[in-house]
Amino acid sequence: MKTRDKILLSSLELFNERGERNVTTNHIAAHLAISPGNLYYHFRNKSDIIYEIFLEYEKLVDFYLDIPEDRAMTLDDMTFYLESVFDGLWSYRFFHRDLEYLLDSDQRLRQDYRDFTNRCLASISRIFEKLAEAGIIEPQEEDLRSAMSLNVWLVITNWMAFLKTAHAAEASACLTLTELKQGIYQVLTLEIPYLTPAYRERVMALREKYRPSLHELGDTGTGVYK
Amino acid sequence: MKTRDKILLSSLELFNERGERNVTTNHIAAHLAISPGNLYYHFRNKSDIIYEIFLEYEKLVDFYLDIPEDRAMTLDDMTFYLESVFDGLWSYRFFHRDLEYLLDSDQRLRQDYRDFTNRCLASISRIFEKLAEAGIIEPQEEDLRSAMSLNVWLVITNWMAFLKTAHAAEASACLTLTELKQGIYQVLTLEIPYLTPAYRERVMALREKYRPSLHELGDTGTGVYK
DNA sequence: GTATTATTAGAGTATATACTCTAGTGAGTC
DNA sequence: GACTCACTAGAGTATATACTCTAATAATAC
Repeated sequence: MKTRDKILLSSLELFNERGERNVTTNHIAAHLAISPGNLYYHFRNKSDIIYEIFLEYEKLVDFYLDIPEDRAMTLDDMTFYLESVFDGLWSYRFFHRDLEYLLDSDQRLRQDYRDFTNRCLASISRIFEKLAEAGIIEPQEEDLRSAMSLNVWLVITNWMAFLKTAHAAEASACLTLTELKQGIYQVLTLEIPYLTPAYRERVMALREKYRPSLHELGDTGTGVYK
Repeated sequence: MKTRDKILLSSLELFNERGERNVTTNHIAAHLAISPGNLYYHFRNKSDIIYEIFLEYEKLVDFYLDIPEDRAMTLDDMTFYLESVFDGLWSYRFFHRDLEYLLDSDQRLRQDYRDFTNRCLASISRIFEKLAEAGIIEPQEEDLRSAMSLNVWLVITNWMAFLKTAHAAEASACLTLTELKQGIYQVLTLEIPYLTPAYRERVMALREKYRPSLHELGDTGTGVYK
């Protein structure tokens, strides 16, 4: 594997593990047992590394959220979208954590991320539209669909942060993909009122599969309050 | 005004303006035209300053979210809660921005914030309960109410971050309280399906008041996608 | 082989950051 | 007038951080 790719891989790994703020270029170089000079031969600066990682992330999500327009949408499709998006979120989880700072330090990234967000929102909205066409949810006005899509986006992109802050111990390490996917339970909660009678039970059963267990969330109190 | 209080005030101001990560203790001291030594006479370290600011924030929100149990809830109450919570969010907006890092660097804060979150979630859930008692929304099972409360929390606490990242320019400064309160539009979107026929129109009219105008959101594309 | 280019090591640098230390000052107390 | 004590200034420090520079080595092209 090329040094350049190794740098990207290690950076992502360290960023995810410790947070971008806590990982310096020297850490990355040390982790790979290469010199800082070597790292700076391949990348102009830390921002460049982050930007390239973002491009990978963007590509992955764009790939996942590609909506086939030649056929109707199924419940399996919806499950796939949800699972995939949370997979992506997990693989690049450092990104949303320090998002604001990252965008402030790189204008390219700011612009690209803005476009990325809008594409994602459009995809979510389109998914709702196709779910309605398939008779899974009731059709909605465009206004409402837009606002709902935005809420879905907010829940998805911030579920991870919620989990991290709700955990009592520092325990950043002990967060699992399984817990993350309980975010799907929250997303499906948003859909409940719009489900058609024909699909209601099936979707509710699907949702149940992602319900957070008290045991897993431990002493965070989630599900216990009032 | 006492130096100690001036430090807290200036810190909050600078943190909100530039982000905690970009504000050093030396900046704070310089901004107040006092010496770093003076600052460190009043606070053991930067974390201590942040912790005290959090305590203020906590107090404020707890005050806002105190639910009167001796009478029914009105639509005005709900409006007040929403307005107040977003006011609080605005005044201490630096906090949610760097939350994860802050919690990682201060165990006291982590524990307190966890409790704070659970209190807020309980309050939101209780508000839903009382809205149902007042005939404003349909009553819901506790499970659903909990999940909905969590979604409301996710939308509220992350609306600010969304706005900041959706804006094209760096423009961190040009974010306004008015824009922030468009988050209320998003929160009310969550309630729509549960509104009773008696209140539906009134709540929808209220929601309309917070609708983001295309002009204000400018070129973010929000509301335009698909 | 020789020339060129890509890659790497590793010491080094300018700056920043959180924080410390010493030496006070000024207002009140007895 | 001596003493205390809350408060303040300002120089200083240890460490970290992002990044640079020079020189050397490996790979490739001709």
